[in-house]
Amino acid sequence: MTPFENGGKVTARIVETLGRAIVAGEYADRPLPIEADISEQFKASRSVTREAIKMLTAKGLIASRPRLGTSVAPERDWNFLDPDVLRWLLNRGLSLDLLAEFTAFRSAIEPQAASLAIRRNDPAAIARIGEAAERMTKGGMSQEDALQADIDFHVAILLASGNRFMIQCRDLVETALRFSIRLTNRQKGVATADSDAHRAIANAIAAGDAERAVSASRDLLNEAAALIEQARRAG
Amino acid sequence: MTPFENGGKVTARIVETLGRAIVAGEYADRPLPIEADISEQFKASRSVTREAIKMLTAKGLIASRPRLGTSVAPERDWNFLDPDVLRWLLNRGLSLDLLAEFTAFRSAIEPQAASLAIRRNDPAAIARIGEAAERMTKGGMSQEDALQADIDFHVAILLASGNRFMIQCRDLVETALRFSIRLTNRQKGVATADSDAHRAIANAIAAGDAERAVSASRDLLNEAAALIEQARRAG
DNA sequence: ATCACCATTTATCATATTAATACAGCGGCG
DNA sequence: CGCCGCTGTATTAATATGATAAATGGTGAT
Repeated sequence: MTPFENGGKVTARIVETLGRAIVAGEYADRPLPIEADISEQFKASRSVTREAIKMLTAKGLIASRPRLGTSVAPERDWNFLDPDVLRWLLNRGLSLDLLAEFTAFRSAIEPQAASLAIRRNDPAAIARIGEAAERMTKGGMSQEDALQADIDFHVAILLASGNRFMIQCRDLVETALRFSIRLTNRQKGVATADSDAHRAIANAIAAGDAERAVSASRDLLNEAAALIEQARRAG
Repeated sequence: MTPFENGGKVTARIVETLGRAIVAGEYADRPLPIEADISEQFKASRSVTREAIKMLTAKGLIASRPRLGTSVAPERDWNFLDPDVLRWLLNRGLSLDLLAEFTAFRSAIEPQAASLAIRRNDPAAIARIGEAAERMTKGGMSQEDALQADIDFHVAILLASGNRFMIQCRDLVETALRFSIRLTNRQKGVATADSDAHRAIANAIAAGDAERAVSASRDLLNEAAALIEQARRAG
């Protein structure tokens, strides 16, 4: 697959399982089992257990102290923008609250990224934005392909910004969008209006019109926020 | 100190040293030493070495494969927003480029956070913004205290937003600002104009005037960006 | 060119020792 | 009696050590 994978198979499994459980709040009010018990539970040696624990520590999820055992860190210490943590957060059952916060965050990032992309003016990167928008409108696409094109579009904007911190939000956007779009698409009927909005953003960026790009981007996100709010009220 | 600390002393030291070296590009074109050599270098057992390596792996900095050794991951996989990675990035000698990117990122986040803070309207949180602004103007402050008040001000805005992703950027802002403010303060003479700008933001938020808060916040950041750009041109 | 084997390095396991520290128990003292 | 400080002990993570397994690039035989 990717040229760079994670740690070993066993370690990865422990990290994944414990990470999900921690984020799900399973150990919110009590310490994790002691290393020996975790090792037994996963039929692994204490070494791998400890290595897994260290990985979770590095993600800010837990902290260990002799005699006290290992317990979950306060939520403000969690590395929310770590791709793994993010995925676990979403897999614990996506709350509309969290999705709303995602969208508010994107509302901050994306228009600014579009603006930066114009200032940076990397033709190849800007072209990729247009291509993705193109792909969204093209007929004969599966639901899945359309979703991917939509994601690619938003990621392309971040990449074109050339700002490393925005680019870092790529995983956030990718993961969150996959959920978000499914929700919003379920509400709105056809997505033609949506793809028009995307194209408007792409055009504004290509034309170098920062003001128009920002406002078009903002419109799109406001609509998404409104749909989420609507779903929230509907319960 | 803090109720939750990091891993053990030895492990932490290895993580710190290797992390800095990796971020500094020391292993950009060759693999890291093999586990045995790292262990020897740090006079530690292979266990702790491996645990340290796993922590760095969790931060996206490196990847290990049997027979190939351990090498630095492509930069786009690094968890830029991880507090440790961030600190290492800054400690490798602050480049103005990076600082400019920081500021552009903050330009996206902060005005939106201010806007969200108004919508959320948490009186206690908003009061803390005002207090920090107050502290900035009060006379008889050491340089260091004033800097801390400045940082507290910006962090308070993020906290007041109630958005967990913005709050997550707290470490980013805190770390980056500490560098950024030192630079900008060195350029401008006295900071009275600056503290007025801060107070304007606090007042707008307290008054619930989102539009004014956003534009005031934007003004402040634009000024910071201009100063950085100026420093950049000066070489 | 293909395939079996080898060497290297991480991955895992197993066990022992050390260090940190919460907690209980003891003794002193008001 | 009740409170305070000391001390010992048990618990648990931290570190050390050394061995075996698995993965895989390279090498040489066919």
